[in-house]
Amino acid sequence: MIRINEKFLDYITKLEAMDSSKEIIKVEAAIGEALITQKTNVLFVYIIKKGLTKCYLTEDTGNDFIQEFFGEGEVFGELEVITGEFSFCTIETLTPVECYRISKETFLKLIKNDSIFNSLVLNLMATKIRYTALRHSYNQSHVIEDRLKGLYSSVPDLFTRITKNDIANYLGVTIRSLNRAIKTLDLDRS
Amino acid sequence: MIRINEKFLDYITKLEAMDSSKEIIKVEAAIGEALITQKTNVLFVYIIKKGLTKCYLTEDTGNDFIQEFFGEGEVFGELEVITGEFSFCTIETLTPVECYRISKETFLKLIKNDSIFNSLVLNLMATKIRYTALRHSYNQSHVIEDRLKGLYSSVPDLFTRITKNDIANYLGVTIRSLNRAIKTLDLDRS
DNA sequence: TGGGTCTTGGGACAAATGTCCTTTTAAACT
DNA sequence: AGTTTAAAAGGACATTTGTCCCAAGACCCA
Repeated sequence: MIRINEKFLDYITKLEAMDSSKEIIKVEAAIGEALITQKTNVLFVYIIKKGLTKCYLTEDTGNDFIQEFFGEGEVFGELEVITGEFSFCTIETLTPVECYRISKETFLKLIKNDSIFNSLVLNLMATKIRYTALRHSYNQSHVIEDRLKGLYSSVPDLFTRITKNDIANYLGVTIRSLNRAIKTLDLDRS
Repeated sequence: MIRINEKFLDYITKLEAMDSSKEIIKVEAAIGEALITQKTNVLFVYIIKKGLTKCYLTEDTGNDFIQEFFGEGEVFGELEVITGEFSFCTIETLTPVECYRISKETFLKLIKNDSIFNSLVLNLMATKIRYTALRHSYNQSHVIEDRLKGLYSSVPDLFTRITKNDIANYLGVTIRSLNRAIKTLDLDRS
């Protein structure tokens, strides 16, 4: 699924408009750029204003597993900034992306001093845990075909927006298996 | 793995000791009791003082998938209290359990007014996202045998603490497959 | 004591998924 | 226009995992 977070985007947009000291700035990224890299220190929190990214982990086996696709309003980097640990995933753009960027220090300051901001962060983290858990459970107890069906029904323009490779990595399967499922479900005909 | 959270337990213990208005109370639960039930409203946040619980989802297929085992200091109910949504999992005791219980209102008040508490909650949620994501990715890209090996090495007394059925549900496999993996790894001999 | 029933372990087979490889198509570059 | 590279589709076979079923032991209890 493609995660979005309208509320957060609205709030950040408002903050940015009032921010005279340029603590929240707009940045752009071209296709294929990594905004955060696995196993590195994270200095900024990002909020997507426009565009699509993938959030993925590279396993010791060399396989990439896509955690989620992030769309408008989605936030990343916040986990690492909060815990101070290295990033466990890479965030890479799939389209040209515009986003807001906040430094670690500013983010932590906002959490501390802006109770609305704090509440939004708590909510987005709670939401992340929920959907991650649900998806994990779903993946473990359903076959590829069912997983693809679910994904397709929530993102009807799936195949035009995301490459086969990325879809396969999101479902945690090989392209070969994905192709089989597409065939069985007749999704290639539509 | 069995999750624990020493820091949080310490802080709650301190809070409870100073709490004259009994907003944080100690409760006990017998084996097999459900402290939180999937798809129901959540009125309390719990912190485990002593004992072991499983956190699991029941799928539409009837399969249970165990998200995590929670040990001392681990917190649950906080997600639902923060977002106001129904619980997406069930928390059930595997041993007799003692825990601290905080009402939704008190929990939200603490988050708002106690910045140390707030920070601990942010951290524990960030940690939950991290390990959930890592485990999901690991499960998708490794075979049962590897997953069991990893689990076993992090919980050597696995088989005495947790039933076969629960281990299988944690790994997201059938008991038959678990038995095969145990055999192959020679874990039944030790 | 002799059934019930529950747990455990595993055989035999079926279904799901992965691996390897080839062909085709499409896009990109010079 | 021709060459190169990447993406897509799928055949053939191997491996992994699940399903179904049966047998052995443990425990209860009327």
